Amino acid sequence: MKRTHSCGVLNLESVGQEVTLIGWVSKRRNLGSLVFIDLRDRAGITQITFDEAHADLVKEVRNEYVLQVTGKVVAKDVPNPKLKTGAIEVLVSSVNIINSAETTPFIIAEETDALEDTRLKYRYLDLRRENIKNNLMLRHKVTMCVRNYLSSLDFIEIETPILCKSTPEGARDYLVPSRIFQGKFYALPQSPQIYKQLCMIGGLEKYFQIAKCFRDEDLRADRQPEFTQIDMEMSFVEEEDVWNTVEGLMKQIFSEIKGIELNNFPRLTYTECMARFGSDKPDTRFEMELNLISDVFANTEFEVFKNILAANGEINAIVVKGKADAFSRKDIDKLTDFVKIYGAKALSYLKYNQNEITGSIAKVMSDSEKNTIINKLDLKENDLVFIVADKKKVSQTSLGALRVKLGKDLNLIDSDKFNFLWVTNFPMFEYVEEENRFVAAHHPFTSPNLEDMDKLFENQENCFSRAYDLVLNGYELLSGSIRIHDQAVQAKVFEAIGMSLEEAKEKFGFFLEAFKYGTPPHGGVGIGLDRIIMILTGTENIRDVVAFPKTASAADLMSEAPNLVDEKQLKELKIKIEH
RNA sequence: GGUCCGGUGGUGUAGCGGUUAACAUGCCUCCCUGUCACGGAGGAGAUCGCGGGUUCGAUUCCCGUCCGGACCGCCA
Repeated sequence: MKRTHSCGVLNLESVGQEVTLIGWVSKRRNLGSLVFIDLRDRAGITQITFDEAHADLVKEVRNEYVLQVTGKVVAKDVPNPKLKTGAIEVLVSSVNIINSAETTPFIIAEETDALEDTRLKYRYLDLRRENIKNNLMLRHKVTMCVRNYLSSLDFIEIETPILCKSTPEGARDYLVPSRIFQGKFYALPQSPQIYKQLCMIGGLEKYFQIAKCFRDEDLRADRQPEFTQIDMEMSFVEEEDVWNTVEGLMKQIFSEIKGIELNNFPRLTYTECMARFGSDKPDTRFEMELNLISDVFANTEFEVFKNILAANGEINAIVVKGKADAFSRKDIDKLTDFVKIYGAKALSYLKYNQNEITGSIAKVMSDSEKNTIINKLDLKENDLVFIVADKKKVSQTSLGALRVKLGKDLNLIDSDKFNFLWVTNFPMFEYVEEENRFVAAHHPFTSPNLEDMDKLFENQENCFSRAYDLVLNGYELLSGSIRIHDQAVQAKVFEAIGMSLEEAKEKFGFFLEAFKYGTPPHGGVGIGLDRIIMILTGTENIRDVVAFPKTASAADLMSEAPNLVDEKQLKELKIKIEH
């Protein structure tokens, strides 16, 4: 179809040209014998004008009709500064009404008032809106940037299977029944982990993939059941090589997309990260770090704290500077409810005013304890201290969550900042209370720290791994590790995580077999593409950066997936549904 | 699996034990030659998510259920 320009490009330089535009009617302003239409396509909006001689041509035209118009570009007497093309308009001489449209369920505008479920039901209309469309266009730019950058470093993009073998560890699999092997199932990949390692064994050296991944777990604002990873794996590398490659990629993305030149990324061990921020994905755009103050209460008479310390618990504190008078008893009660979500039994607080400590636990503290805490936390006039005494993990994570909440509530976060942080040395195991034992914290191919090999069995609590995360503004952007490439180490790790060799063979036999034939040392990462786009576009909702997202219950409101299937389909698969 | 919030014309909200169910916007008709959130006049449009209960009477209160959202658990 004839189309000389998009609706986003015309300006004063185009004045006098005859142009043909195609687009949707975004807004119609009918002044009787003079009609203005905002014509919209992917690139933007141009005002097209119908004078007395042509107004009748569009008498029937309504919003979202598809028009092809030809006319002359003229300068406007009064430009519209809100439009990129606001200096000009197109004086239409002929119009072709390509298609009509029914009244849409919601108004297609940047600031729509429709709620998200309505928008999701008519997602194809939602995609016409500026912000969703722009998010997807930015997403495209990022993936192109990734492909170009990694290609330039000799990575090759390789597609790995979507129909895989189910491995029940880790996230719940989405299962696909096999018709040919009745009663058997494929699983959709939670990540291409095993395949990319096999690519390394296959001698491909540097692999990447923009990979769809699937996890049948409950959703969150930043979690979809199917999502996209920039998946990478490299041979003959150590941590530094992987980190440098990823940093280079991130710097390239931010330079190209945002025009921001990033500094080198700081690093923190997991243990230090938890102690300082109460989180393994801290938002480092503001301070208010945790302080371990167990020793202040080493000789406390306060039974609650005494018992917690006796049971190997911890007492941590955060200081809200100069805000003691801003928090009423009622406010603090609300924050107490908040930390309880994370398992904390209570939230203690202290206020420092005119050299005096008051607050919930002031009366159970001795003068010397009060003085110690003033010095240790460097308290100044009107400071507010929040304290959680509990099991170490609860004390840290509940205060960590409170820290983030206060950071947001008190507006301490500079939204123009992009704070990357490598978190390294993740624990090899984590303690599961219900089972009263340590279990693998990562997939079983993660290499333990070399100096911790002797702790695999004896001292699991202090056995750390070569796993790392990259954190950006409080989001976990990626996880990765240096993998095990040595069969003997692999056997030890299986044993350590309580997986018998038979079990390991049953689950990963083909993989272990491959390890026999000259496995190169290798490592890599899986980068959450959706989350990068979220941060780059400034949204906190992952659905805003996915073309056709699922709801919190993993349903598609538009197509109504998942749905019932024909009895015939089930019969072929020999599947019976219990009612 | 759990906690919390929400569901009222097409859309977004207000409301309340008895209302003519309100407002904005959209839609329809008419008027209008410089609008750009056009303006003006008029009009249509809602069994208040669904089921049950309490009550003389329920959109309103209670229980259940479905749907949407946030969070905890979960996400090796």
